Amino acid sequence: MGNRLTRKLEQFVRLSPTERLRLDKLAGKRQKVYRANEIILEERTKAEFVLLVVSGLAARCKILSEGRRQIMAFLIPGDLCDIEGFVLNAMDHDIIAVTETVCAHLAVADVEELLTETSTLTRALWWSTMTDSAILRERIIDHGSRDARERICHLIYEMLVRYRVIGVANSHSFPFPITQELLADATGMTPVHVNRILSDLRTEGLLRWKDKTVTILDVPRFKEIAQFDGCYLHLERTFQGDAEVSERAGDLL
Amino acid sequence: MGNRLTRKLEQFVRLSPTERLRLDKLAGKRQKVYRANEIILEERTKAEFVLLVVSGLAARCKILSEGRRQIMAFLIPGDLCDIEGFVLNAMDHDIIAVTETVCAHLAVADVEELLTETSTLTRALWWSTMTDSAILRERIIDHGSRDARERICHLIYEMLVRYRVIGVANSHSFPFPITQELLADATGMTPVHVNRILSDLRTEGLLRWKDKTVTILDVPRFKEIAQFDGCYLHLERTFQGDAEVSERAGDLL
DNA sequence: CGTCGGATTGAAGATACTCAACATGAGTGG
DNA sequence: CCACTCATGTTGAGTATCTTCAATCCGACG
Repeated sequence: MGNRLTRKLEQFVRLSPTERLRLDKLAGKRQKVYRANEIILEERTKAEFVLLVVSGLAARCKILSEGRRQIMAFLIPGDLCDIEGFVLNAMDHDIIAVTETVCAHLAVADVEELLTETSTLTRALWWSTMTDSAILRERIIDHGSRDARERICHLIYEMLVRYRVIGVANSHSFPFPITQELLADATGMTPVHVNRILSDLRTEGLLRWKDKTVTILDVPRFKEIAQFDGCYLHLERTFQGDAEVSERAGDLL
Repeated sequence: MGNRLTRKLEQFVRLSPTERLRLDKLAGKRQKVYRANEIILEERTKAEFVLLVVSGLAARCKILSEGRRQIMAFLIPGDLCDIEGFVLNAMDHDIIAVTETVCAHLAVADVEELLTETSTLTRALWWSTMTDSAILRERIIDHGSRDARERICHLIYEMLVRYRVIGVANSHSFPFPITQELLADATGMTPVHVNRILSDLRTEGLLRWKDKTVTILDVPRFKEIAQFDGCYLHLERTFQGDAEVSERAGDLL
C-alpha cells in the first residue's frame, strides 16, 4: 500500500528515492494501535512525539461543557497529528480515534531534523502544515457562510479529494466510517438535522452512504452545491516539474 | 514602540540581543502603507514576499458569492500574514487592510533562512505558526458550538489578550477599529444581529465600545460568558526560563 | 445643510434546534 | 431461535435563534 505520507507529499513536490526511503523509515518505526473511541492525545498534556496516522480515521476535537464536542478536523492516513507536539508546551485539544487507528510515533529529534534541513522534504512538510491550516480556514467558511446542506456537501467533497490524494478513493467513492452524530459534531449541527439533510441528498439521487462508504452519484452537481473550489488544498505542484505520478487528484478540483 | 513581533515571540522564548537585532533588521526593511479597505494580497496570486503587519489592522478573508464575505482571522501588529507565501503556489484567500495598515515586506530568502536554522528563532516562528492554527481552530469552535453571544464575547476577549501580548492593551481595554458589519463577517452573523447582541452587552454593563476602542467593564463575567480558556494561545513560556519580561499576558488566561 | 456610512429598531419568516417517539440492525445471552 | 439490549438512524411537532427586509436615526464631513 505504500506510505500515505509520501504519496501525499508527492502531490506537491518530487521526492528522490533517498527521500522516500527516509520517510518510510521514519514511519515504519514504532507503531501503536488505538481502539475506536480511544483518546490518542489528550488536551493539556505535552506530546512527546509526533504522530503520523498510518491507517484508520482520527479526529481533532474539543470537549465542551454539557457534553457537546466539536470536531475541528478529520485525520486520515498520511496526516501528521501533531507537529505542534514538539514545539508547543501542551495540546490545546484532544485527538481521538474514530475507528481503530494505527499511528506511527516519530521521535521528536527525527522530525526536528527533517524540519530544519534545507531540503525538499522540509519544504514538503511546510506545505503539509500550511495546507492543514487552509483546511481549517475552509471549515470556518463552512460554518460562517454556508448553510447546512452546503456545509455537509463541502465536507464530504473535501474528504473525497483528500482520500483521492492518498490513493484510497476512486473518482466518486471513498470509505467514511463515521456516524451521523460525528458528522454533526464536525459540522456544528444536531444529529437530527444532519439526518434530514442526508435524507434529502439521498432522495435527490446525489449520494449513497452504505457500509461505511460514501458514493457521490452526481459529482458535478454535488461539487456545485458544495461550492467547492479546491484551490485551498494546494495540489498544483510547482517544484521540480511534474509528470510521472499517474494518478493525481487535480481533476477533482 | 519596539518591534511587535519580537515582543510577541518573547512571550514564548527568550531571545538574545543578537536575535532581537536580527528580527528588527528584518522588519525594518521595506515597508509599505495600505489604505483602509485596500487589498494587501489577493486570492490566487503568488505572494513574492512574506508580510509582517507593523501597524494597523488587517484581515484574512474570502469573498463568496452574493457579496458575502467571511473573515477568518484578524491580523494585528506583529503578525506574519503569510508564511504560506513562500511555500505555496498561490494565496487561497485575500488579505485586506481594515484600517490604514503598514506592512514590512520580508524577502523570501531571509525568512527561509530563519525557518531552516536550528535556532531559537526558528522555534519561535514555528510557535507563531502553530498558535495561528490554534486560533483558527478556536474560531471553528466559536461557529460550531457557541451561540451568537458567546461567539462575540469570545472573539473580543481573544483580541484583548492578543493586543495585550504585543503591549497595546491594558487589562480591560484595547483599540478595535472595526464596524459592526466587519464583526458580522468575522462571526458569521448578520450585522443586525451583531448589533442586538452588542446592545444587550452594553445594557448589561459588560462592555463599552466607543471611539474605536473596546472596554470590557466586567472582565471576569465577560470571560465566563465567552467560555474563554486561553490554553490555545500557548503563552506559557518553557524554553530558557522565564522572568524579566515585566508585563506578560498570562494573567488574562 | 445635505449626504453617506454606520448604527439602531421593528416585524415577519426561515433555518436549524429540542424533545420525544419509533424503527432498524447488530450483537448477546437464554 | 427468540428475546433483549444497545447504538444508530428516522420521523414528527413545536420552538428559538438568527435572518431578511425595511425604515429610521445619528454623526462626520463635504
